[in-house]
Amino acid sequence: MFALVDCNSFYVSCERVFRPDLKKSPVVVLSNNDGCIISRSDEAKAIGIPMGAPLFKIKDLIKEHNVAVFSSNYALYGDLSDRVMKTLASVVPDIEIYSIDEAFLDLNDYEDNLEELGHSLRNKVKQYTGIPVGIGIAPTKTLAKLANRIAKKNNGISVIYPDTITEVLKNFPIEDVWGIGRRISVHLKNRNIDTAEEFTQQPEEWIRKQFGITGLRIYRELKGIPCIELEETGLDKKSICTTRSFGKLQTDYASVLEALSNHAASCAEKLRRQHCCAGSMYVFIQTNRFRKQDEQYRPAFFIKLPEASNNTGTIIQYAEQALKQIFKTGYKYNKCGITVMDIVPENVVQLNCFESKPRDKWHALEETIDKLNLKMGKKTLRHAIEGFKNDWKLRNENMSPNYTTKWNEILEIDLRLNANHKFQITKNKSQNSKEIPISHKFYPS
DNA sequence: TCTGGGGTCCTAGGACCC
DNA sequence: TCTGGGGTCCTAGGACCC
Repeated sequence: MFALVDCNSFYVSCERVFRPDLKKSPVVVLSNNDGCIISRSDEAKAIGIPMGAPLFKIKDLIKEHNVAVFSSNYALYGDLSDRVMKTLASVVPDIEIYSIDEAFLDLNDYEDNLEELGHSLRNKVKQYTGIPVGIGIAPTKTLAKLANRIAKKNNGISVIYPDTITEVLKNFPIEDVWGIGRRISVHLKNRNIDTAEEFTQQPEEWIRKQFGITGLRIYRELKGIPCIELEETGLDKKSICTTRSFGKLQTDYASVLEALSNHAASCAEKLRRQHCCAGSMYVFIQTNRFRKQDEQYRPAFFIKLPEASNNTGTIIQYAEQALKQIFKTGYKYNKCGITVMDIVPENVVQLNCFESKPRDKWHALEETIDKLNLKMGKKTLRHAIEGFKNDWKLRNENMSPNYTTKWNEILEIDLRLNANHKFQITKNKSQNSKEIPISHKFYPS
């Protein structure tokens, strides 16, 4: 049996851990650049804020219902995610971290009392991290995902046993099945296949022919035959990309180059973190497709490096070459990005006979820079080309403090009860949260 | 005025090999 | 007029996921 653990409204829940005053009010978290809604509390869903809605289109709704709005704080979410995963792994060591807020667990050693196991996992995560989770348990990963959906409507736990599969599939919409996306569900609905149960009633050959091996796997998994294994986590990435919208539209080469250099440096850093080098890269710039009044231009350029590298200077240098090929003045750019590909472990890089750089020297330099930046803060030491203009930087006007990752942003609380019989927050208090009710418990992990 | 960012896997078809 | 059989590797694009 597999379990799928999924954090409820994860980003919102992270913000609420340190803002207990927002426990019952509508809360949303925005995408980068304060663009779209990417996480909503139940209260926010109830007043009709749609997922993915651009903030400016629902400003009135936000104001009317006094919705708390946060810019995304990935340092905070990443850290809390880590704690959730570690808590889960402390109970069930066979874990696949599937995304920032989801994990599969292999429960084959826990055949009895799966409901009970689910509840104890759920309570433990809540107690140790403050994050509420839902848990679905079933014979295959696809069914565990499905059970997880159902769990959200129950009390957070749902178990599917081999003999209850058919019953569960009957009421389950086909478009909500893991792996069935927009295109395929349209295709299926045209043939009057609306539920997961109807899908599993089709002949196997037809599924294989229409949807290939991927569709066949979903089909069998829904019938309770495991086809998707628990995957090892922490494997090296096969491609790495860094892309950001600009805080405001950019027209000149220097600003775009500055932004792109920062993204390139970030890719190089990510490569070094997984001890890998990239053999090629893909650079793009683009105008804002929503601005119909502007002329559109969205070019990209691919470069094969003479020798795979994770050196910041080298990656920046080739990114600049690519940019030179595609940049044209006269357009208003809103985004640029770089993807590095053909990733290989750094100790098996095929050297180039003609253009090899003295690797060891470079390596020592970069290692030192990484160490310094880890200790002193990001970008303390950086390449000059990464610049000082910062004209392109993201908007994030409602960012919460880095409560768990920066010493000077840690929450401080006076543990003597004040006159209102509440704890007083003495540092990092915000307008609405100067006090914490005595019933709210913090459980540092 | 303002619309995110980061990934994986599969398939068909071309180019090549013996 | 007639032109085999079996295979691998690479790539672009599609579809999906969070």
